[in-house]
Amino acid sequence: MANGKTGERTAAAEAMRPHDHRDCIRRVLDEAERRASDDRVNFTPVRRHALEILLESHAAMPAYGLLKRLDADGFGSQPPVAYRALDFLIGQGFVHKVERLNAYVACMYPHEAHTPAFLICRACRSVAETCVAPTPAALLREAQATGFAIERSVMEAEGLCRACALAEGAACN
Amino acid sequence: MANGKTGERTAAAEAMRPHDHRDCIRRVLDEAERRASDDRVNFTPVRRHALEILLESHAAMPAYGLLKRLDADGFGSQPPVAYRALDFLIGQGFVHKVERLNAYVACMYPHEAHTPAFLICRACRSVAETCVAPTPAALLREAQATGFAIERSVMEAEGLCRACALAEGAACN
DNA sequence: CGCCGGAATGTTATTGTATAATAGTTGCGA
DNA sequence: TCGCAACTATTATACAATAACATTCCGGCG
Repeated sequence: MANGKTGERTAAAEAMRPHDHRDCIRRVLDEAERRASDDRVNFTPVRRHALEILLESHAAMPAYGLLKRLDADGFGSQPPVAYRALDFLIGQGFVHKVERLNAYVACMYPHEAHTPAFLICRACRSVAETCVAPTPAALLREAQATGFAIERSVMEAEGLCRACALAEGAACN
Repeated sequence: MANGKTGERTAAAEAMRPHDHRDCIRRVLDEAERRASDDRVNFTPVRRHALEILLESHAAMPAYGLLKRLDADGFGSQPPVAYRALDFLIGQGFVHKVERLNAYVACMYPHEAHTPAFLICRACRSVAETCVAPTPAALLREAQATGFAIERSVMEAEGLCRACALAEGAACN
């Protein structure tokens, strides 16, 4: 792209603006492939294809959308097909669920353990993922005070990405 | 402790351990009542009763559970009854949705604007809410870098509350 | 009084999300 | 060849959420 290469461009910025998305796909897919063989888990055709589909864009895809695609591409047509693939991919950390949308996105940082945080555009449903420190301090403090053992955490922020904010502003004028 | 009265007891601790829950109910309900009349919004019977039901415990209640209760207590029996009440209560900030569970909890801090954060016990489904700074710094930085306008955010941590951790440990021995 | 408009409810129907339960398939080592 | 394990297929169902429309209640106003 574009890009600019300043060195301090953030990940969210990457996701939200034009970039060579084939790089994203290749990079993540390679990583997944490698990790899967390392961990001796089966990266089967359905699972792989599900990940490919999710990688096609940074927008979040609902389960039944994924299912429709899998069906069209010759895999099963019943819900469990999609959900099993998703379970696997989530378990491996290749995919996150965006709770707010009941939808799924490919993880852009499959290599590092992290607490995913999302910037969710309510207009175009694009989702920018950003890595966040294992667990935010405030939360950790509360948890420790109660003896609550955090196993997994997420952050989700909803709003308007820049493109949509501009578009909306235009529409309202 | 129990308790210990150190003065630094946190809110999450409050929710996760025994306490006089009638105080919670009264306190929140009073606040809601007052705020509603201040803001000149209609705190109608269904809405009020829905809040009362949610206040009965710190556990998260699914929409259809609430609906069943409303029905049993003589209000409507169709989904929109529950969802309308929830929309109102959420809009007023009296209730939060716990995305992870597709369930709803009464807000324990109806007086202050805040980003809710939840400690969700996967065993007993109890939910401890803790107030968190408007928006966590890391996220805010990302957002600003992209021109993303955050309108609303949540944090959810899943794990085991102390009681359930003990119980589970016991069961496994 | 009688009409109007808005807010809140009631009702029916539909779509989307997710899982339970069960059975069939494939590959592989003993 | 048997049996195990992992994966896949299918049916059915429960739960979550919203669309669309009818109805009621109430306050303001000519």
